[in-house]
This record gives sequence, structure tokens and C-alpha cells, in this order.
Amino acid sequence: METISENQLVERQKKLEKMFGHLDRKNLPELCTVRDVMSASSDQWSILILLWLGYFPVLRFNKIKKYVYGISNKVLSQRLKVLEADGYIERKAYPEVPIRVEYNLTDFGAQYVERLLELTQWMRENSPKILKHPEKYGLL
Amino acid sequence: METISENQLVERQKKLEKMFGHLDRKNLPELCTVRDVMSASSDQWSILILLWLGYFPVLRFNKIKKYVYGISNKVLSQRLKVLEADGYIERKAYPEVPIRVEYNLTDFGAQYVERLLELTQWMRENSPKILKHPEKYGLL
DNA sequence: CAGAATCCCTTTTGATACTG
DNA sequence: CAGTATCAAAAGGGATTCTG
Repeated sequence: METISENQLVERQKKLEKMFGHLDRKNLPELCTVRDVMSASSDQWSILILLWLGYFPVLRFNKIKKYVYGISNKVLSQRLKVLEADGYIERKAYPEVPIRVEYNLTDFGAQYVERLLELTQWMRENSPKILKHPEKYGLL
Repeated sequence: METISENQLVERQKKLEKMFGHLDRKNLPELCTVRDVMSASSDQWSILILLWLGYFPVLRFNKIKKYVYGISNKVLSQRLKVLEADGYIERKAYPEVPIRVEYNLTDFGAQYVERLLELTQWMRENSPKILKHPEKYGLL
């Protein structure tokens, strides 16, 4: 792993100072973008949902349930709602009988998946934990 | 937001196919790097801990507790252990009386914080949710 | 088919007190 | 100071059943 450069360090410090400087620690938890947004899209199930939707352009409820192995009805529908509300995915309902509902990534969601994949790649190359026991981790 | 290019899409598909192609869905949840690693470092509290350690080069237990407002003794010590085990932070104990313990980011941890900040920046510029109600989000 | 409702159980917290 | 121990409270998740 390459050591972080002096320059980078100064840059980061500047960024953080700019951000932290205006907030007191009591409000930080409430107003933290990463915290709010990431926690909505990076839990165990949501990651898998997003990845599968990245793999298949369009999926229906029960298909997702099949691929995201082990997820329950309840949690799936809950996560889908959050992901839709936050703009990661799109839901289209067709008024047939029985009803058909299709889900797909939005542009934003697709870009987020890109970033997840990049992050994964980086993790595989840099995480001490993974480097120590690579066999414990799959390809993804 | 810019639309994802046709080329990017093909690239992503290739990447995903390569990854998914060799795994069946039953094992995916167990072997998913993003899932395992992210969930350990992107929960509500860990993010804040890492960010504060990005801001201050070295912090002691009770200092972190003060900055990460609202975290309990128990959860803090638990998260610190995980973050240390996964290589994000480093713990140094000085055998004084009373004991002194200092925490700091590792190189890997520092780079991860960099990425969190980048991701935050990107979220602020692209997340539909944030763009719709920017006032609900702080500077970070 | 897509999900809502229900019930039950496990896991995670938070508060407080305690110790080397 | 830097945690651990303990217990009560709360949140979260799973399995099943039900409905438009």
C-alpha cells in the first residue's frame, strides 16, 4: 500500500476543517450526509439488491427475492421503498391481473453501483483484513 | 446529472458478469467483499469515529467519546475493536497510571476516509434526495 | 404477483455501576 | 483513564398468513 502523501494529507485536513469548523459535535450526527445516505444504501441487504439490479437491467419483486437469497418479504419491500425514495431505483407497476411490478436502477443508482464496485476493487487491493485472508472473500 | 455512457454500461456489465458468473446466489451473501467490509466500517457510529480521527491525528478514548456525541461506552469500545481488527485504526497503550490509550488512523484508514469524503462530495452533487432538500443536510 | 399484517424472537442499544 | 459487566428497553428481522 502506498503511503498517503503529505500533500493529500494537507488537502484532507483542509476539507475536514471546512466541514467540521462550522458544526458543533452535537449536531453533527444529525447533519452528516455520509452517515444519512450511506447508512440507507449500504446495509447488508441493500447492497445485494443494488448489485443484482446492476446485473439485470430489470427485475420483478419475486425475482429479486430469489436472487437476494435469504431475504424476507418484509425486509425486501421495506428496502425497496427506501431505495426508491432515495432515488437509487425506479418502480413501475403495470395494472394487469395479476399485477406486475418492475424495478430498475436509476442513473444515480447505476453510478452508485459503479462506485461500489470501485470501492470493492480498492478494498481487495488494500484492506489489511482481506489481504491477510483473501480466501475468505469471494470474487465480489 | 450526466447519463451513464453506453461504454461504461458495457464495462460494468462485464465486471459484474465476471463476478456473478462464478457464484451462485446462495453463497453470494457469505462471500461478498463489499458487504462484509462495508458493513463493518459504514455504520452510523464508525463513520463518525473515522471522520473525527481524520480530523485529529491522535485521539484518546474519552476524547472520541466526547466528539462522537451520544455514543455509549460500550458501543464505542466495541466499534474501536472492530475498526482496529479490520485495519482502519491503530491503538497504542501507554502503561502509565492512569493508563493512557491513543488511537489514530492507519494509512489504509486514512485512505478510506479520503474515499468517504469523495463519496460525500459526489452524493451532495448527485443524490436526488439531497438535491431535493439540501437544507436538511449539513456541510458534511 | 406484489406486498401488508401479524406475531414472535433475537440482536443491538443505552444507562449505570464497577475495576485495574 | 479506559474500559468491562450487567440489565432493561428497543429495534430489527424471520416465518407465516392473508388480500387486492
